[in-house]
Amino acid sequence: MPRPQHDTFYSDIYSMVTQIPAGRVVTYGELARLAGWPQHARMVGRALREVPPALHLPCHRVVNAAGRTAPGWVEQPQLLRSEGVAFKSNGCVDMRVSAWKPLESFV
DNA sequence: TGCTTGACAGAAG
DNA sequence: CCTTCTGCCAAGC
Repeated sequence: MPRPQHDTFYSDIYSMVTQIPAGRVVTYGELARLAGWPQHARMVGRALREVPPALHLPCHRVVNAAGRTAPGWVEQPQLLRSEGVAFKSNGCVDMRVSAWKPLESFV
């Protein structure tokens, strides 16, 4: 299986996003890894950008590896703050304390 | 068909 | 900390 199947990949990403607890964030690369396609981080970004609003996914809880929020989405930082996500002085999420570690939810 | 783009990641300067 | 570069891949043109 050299290439991801579009629909399956998108579905997996979406379902995982719904499992992100409030006040926590996950990186694009992490989602790609969990989905089984470690090298499709960019595909995750594309998927989240085209999420049907009707799904009401907490996609604001997804940031890049540096904790940087999505460019052009001014509301995202505010949404995260309202959930108690820790931000650093430079405007990036403090991944040390706010990163969601999926394995913890199974323990 | 081939080049450009991007809600990425990681390393380098 | 920020910018630039490379590797990565699918979508748009």
